[in-house]
Amino acid sequence: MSSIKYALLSLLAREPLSGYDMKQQMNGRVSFFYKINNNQLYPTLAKLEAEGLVRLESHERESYRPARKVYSITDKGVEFLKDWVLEADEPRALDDFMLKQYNSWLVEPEAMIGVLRAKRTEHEERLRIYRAKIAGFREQQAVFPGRDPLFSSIAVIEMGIRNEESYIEWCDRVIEALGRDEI
Amino acid sequence: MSSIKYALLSLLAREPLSGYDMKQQMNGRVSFFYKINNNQLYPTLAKLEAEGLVRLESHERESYRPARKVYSITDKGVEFLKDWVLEADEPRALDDFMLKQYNSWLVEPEAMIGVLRAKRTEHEERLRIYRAKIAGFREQQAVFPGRDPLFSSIAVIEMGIRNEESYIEWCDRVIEALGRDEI
DNA sequence: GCTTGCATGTAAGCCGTTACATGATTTT
DNA sequence: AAAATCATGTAACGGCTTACATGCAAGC
Repeated sequence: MSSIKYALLSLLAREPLSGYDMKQQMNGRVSFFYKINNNQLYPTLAKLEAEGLVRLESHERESYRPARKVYSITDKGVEFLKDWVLEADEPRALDDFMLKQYNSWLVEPEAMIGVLRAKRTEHEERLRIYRAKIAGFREQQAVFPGRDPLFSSIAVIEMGIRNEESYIEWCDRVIEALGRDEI
Repeated sequence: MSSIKYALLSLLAREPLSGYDMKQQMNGRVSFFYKINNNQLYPTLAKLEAEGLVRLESHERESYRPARKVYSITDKGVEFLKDWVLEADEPRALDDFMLKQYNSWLVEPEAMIGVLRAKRTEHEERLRIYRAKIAGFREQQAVFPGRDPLFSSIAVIEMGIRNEESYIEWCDRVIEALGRDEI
C-alpha cells in the first residue's frame, strides 16, 4: 500500500545498496527534496526481506561500526515492481501550497506577493538543479533505448523541469495580478 | 500539523457548512479528486470546535435524520488560517506516478506507451473540467480584486490548468521517444 | 425489492513522524 | 571541545484508511 517499499525497490532495481545508502540516494534520485526516516526505512527493509523481494547480499562488519548490510533485489522483487508500475495510481493527497493559495484572499495582497516571490525563488533554484542534473546525464551517453535506466531518469527530471517552469510562470502571473488588483 | 483541519477551515472561511456539505464540496473546490473520509472529518470538526476555531451555528433535526450540524468559522479561526497561509510549507510526499516512471525501463516499451496514453486521456479530462470551471467563474464577475474569494479560486484552477497542460505535453514527448527508442 | 442519498459517527489497524540510543572516527 | 559522519535500530505518538453502524425516504 505505502509507496516507500516501492521507492526502496526502485533503488535496488538499479544497484545493490545498504539502508544507509538508500537514505542518501533518495534525494537526488527518486525524488529530490523528500526525506525518508529511519523508522520507515529499516522495518520496511526487514519486511521486504521476509517477503523475499529483497535479499541480504553482504553483511560486512568494519571494526567499531554496526555491520553494513547490503541488499539486492530478487527476481520476485523485480516482478513485483513491474506489476506495480503498470497499475493505475490513486488520487494524490492535498497540496498544501495550493490549499494556502485557496485562502490567499484573506491576506493583504502585499504579504501574499512576498510569499509568492519566495516561492518563485525556491522553484527557480530547483529548476537550476534539475537542469544541471539532466545535462550531466546527457553527457554520459548519446542514445538511450527505452529499457535503459537513464531513459527513465531523464524522463522523470524532464517532468520536474516542466513542473517548475509552469510553477514559475504561474507565480509571475499571480504576482502581477495582485499588483494590478485583478486577474 | 495535518492539513485536513486547514482544508475544513478554508471551506468555512467562505460560507457556513455542515460536515456533510464539506465532504461534498471538497472535490470541485479545495482539491478536485481528493476524497476525505468520515473518520477524519467528524473528529477534526469536533477538535476545531473545542479549540474555538469553529462554532456550531445550527443543529436542525429533520424528522428521522441525524441532526444537521452547521458550523461557521470564528474570528480566531480566520486568524489561525491567515497565519498558516503565510507559513513556509514542507516538502511534498512522494509522487506515485513519478516513482512509477522512474521504473519504466523495467517494462516493455509497448506496455509503457499504453500506460502513458491512459494517463494522457485522464489529464485531458481534468483539463476540460478545469477550463469549464474557470469559464463559469469568469462569467460571474468582470473584475476580481485581490481580497475576493473568486480571485483565489481562479488562481488555484489556473495552476491546475498549467499542470495538466505540461503533464500532457510530457506524455506526448515520452510516448514519442518510446516509439523511436530514444529520448 | 434494491440501490442511492442524506447525515452523523465509531473501531481497529496500519503508516508515518519525531525523538532517542549506540559508539568510534574525522572534521571544524 | 564540539559537531558531523557512518550505520544500525527502537519507542511513543498521532494521522489516515477501511470498514462498520444507524435509519428513513425516494427512485429504479
